[in-house]
Amino acid sequence: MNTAATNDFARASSLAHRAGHICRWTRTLIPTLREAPSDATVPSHQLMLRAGLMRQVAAGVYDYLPLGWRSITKVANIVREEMDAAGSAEIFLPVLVPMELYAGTKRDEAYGDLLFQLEDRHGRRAALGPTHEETITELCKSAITSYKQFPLTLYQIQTKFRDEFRPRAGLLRGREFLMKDAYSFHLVQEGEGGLDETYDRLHAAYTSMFIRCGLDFTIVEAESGPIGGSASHEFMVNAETGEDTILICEKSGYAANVEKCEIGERPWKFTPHAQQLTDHHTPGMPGIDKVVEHLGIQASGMLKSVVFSNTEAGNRKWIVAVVRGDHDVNEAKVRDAVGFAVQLADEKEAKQAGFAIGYVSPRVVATIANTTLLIDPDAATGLATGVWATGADTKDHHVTGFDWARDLGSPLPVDQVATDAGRGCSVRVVGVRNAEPGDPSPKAAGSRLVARRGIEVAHIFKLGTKYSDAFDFAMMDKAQQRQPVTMGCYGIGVSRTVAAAIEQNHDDAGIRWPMAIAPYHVLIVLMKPDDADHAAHAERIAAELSEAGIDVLIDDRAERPGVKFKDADLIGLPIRLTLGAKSLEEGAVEFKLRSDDSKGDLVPIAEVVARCVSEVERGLAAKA
RNA sequence: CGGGGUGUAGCGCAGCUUGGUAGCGCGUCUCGUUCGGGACGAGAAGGUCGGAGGUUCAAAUCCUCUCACCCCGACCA
Repeated sequence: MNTAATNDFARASSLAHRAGHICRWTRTLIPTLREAPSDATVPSHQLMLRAGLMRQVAAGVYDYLPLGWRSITKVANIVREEMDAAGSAEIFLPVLVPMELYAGTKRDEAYGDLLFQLEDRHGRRAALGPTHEETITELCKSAITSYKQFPLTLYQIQTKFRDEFRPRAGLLRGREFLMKDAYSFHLVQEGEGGLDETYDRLHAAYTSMFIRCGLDFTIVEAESGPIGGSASHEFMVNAETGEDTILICEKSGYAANVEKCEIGERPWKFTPHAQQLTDHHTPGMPGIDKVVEHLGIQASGMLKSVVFSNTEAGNRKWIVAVVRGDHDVNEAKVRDAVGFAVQLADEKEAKQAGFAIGYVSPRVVATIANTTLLIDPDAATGLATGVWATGADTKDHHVTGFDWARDLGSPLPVDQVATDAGRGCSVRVVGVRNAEPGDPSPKAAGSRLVARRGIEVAHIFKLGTKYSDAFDFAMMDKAQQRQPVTMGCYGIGVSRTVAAAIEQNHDDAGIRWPMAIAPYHVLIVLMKPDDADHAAHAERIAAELSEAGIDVLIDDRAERPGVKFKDADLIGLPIRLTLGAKSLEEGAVEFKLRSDDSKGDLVPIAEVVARCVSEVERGLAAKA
């Protein structure tokens, strides 16, 4: 941890500068449910509904009720404090993004249906912002006039809209969600004031934020996706229910998401064999699964050939990536192997060029010009015998008994590359598949990758000049040379972070809030709210706690004890003070931590505030 | 969008096969008795059975269409 972050703990742990909020249960809205609505399947979703944090309005759209909103606000404030401390300034951009802004970046196409689009009364089209690279680049292009204003980092905390194909799991994937997005601007990538410096600072700030939120998380290397750019990290909250799989090397500490994860050295060789090449009629079986079943073989004994093409128009090039049938091709690795952008080939175009899509084999490299064949090492070696099944390059046919050296019809690389310059073809052995658990670690010899599940709560990117190029955003540098502006962007799913925190901190009875993002720190359970003396004690304790900066919820409902205790566990505030006749007669209240399963202990009234203060401070300072 | 599933009172569900008075538990309201881990008794309110059309003397139930929501797949904070 760097020193800046450490100082922030100290600042955050000091409660003296703010008065806590006091709220009475009967004066707010906490509609707890005894049973979870049947729509909810994951713990955080169920608990957020049961504990009265939110209600569903439509798929992926929620009302945030007082408790839920308070927690979201707490996360947002932690984010705000850390961003401010990292030298970033808060702004607020419009939700509405005119479609013209996308003209330069073509992201309306990249996002496709993910964009919520609308039309105003004059027929002008706009989108509800899914993020704001375009808006902010346009803003800064006009508002920043000199490189001397760099580096500059701006952020906002705002509702984002994404028309997800499939919203799910409550706040873990909504269509409308709260996000913090930040953008940094630089003239250079390296050195003082460069992108790298800001990226590292925000990387540290993010680490600090999630530690303060009390989360157990892993930082992984990531692909940058449609937002574009070079370096990229994701912050993953470790949770078995997470949607994302990450791979880690326990020995070196290397961690990456599946799309990005590198694989260590894999030795390979082509093994000749004597089995005959045999054609099989496999009608209507373009997929591996059905062929494997039909032929009675293992997926790992098949070669999967996926056709890509270059993205720029004209001068069409074909790339056929071959992986073992049980592996998945990784587009980014294909791109890196050939050195230019690629996309999955358009089916119609590919068929015109002669590819029997669904039944392609590596042999197309011998028949179709301008084809680069990329063979994954595991697709070269094979499991044991070197015998492969693959497509027959004819619709509805596959072959078995494929032998690389004998049947390819084109020279195979002995070392790495074999070229056939005359036809524009080449054959290379290069890693082009997704990493899997059990693969060798890229960072530590002998160590293997293991899989973990996680929830992506933040993602940071070095964008480079992608957006500044699109918007022609450039600056004169000191040498009076016009330079494109280099950018970074940094996102956090604020509402998702709350859901992830619950996913990670709950038990059968309910939520167990981390101190820093609990809606209230302390719940005072008033056993006899009608008793004026008891109520007065509660009010006095609450007032003192508030003075100490602690947020207090008083359960003043005329409910039976069982109901109150069940609800207390359900809403999961970290500290529970119970004021009942027995303890008060002894001049004490019952002090219990939500994280502690015992009955709690009696604390003299005079000492209870100090006990709470020390407990809250301990909770706020806790490391993940 | 492909596959699977569900829509009946605020929440959880039964009823549908075999058409005929819309039910149960929890919650809510009133009164009483209770009062340290989701009390008990008595009474009450609350439902266009997702919507539209059709079949029928009669539809929650059968048929057609439609909408919404959930789950599994591809993308993402």
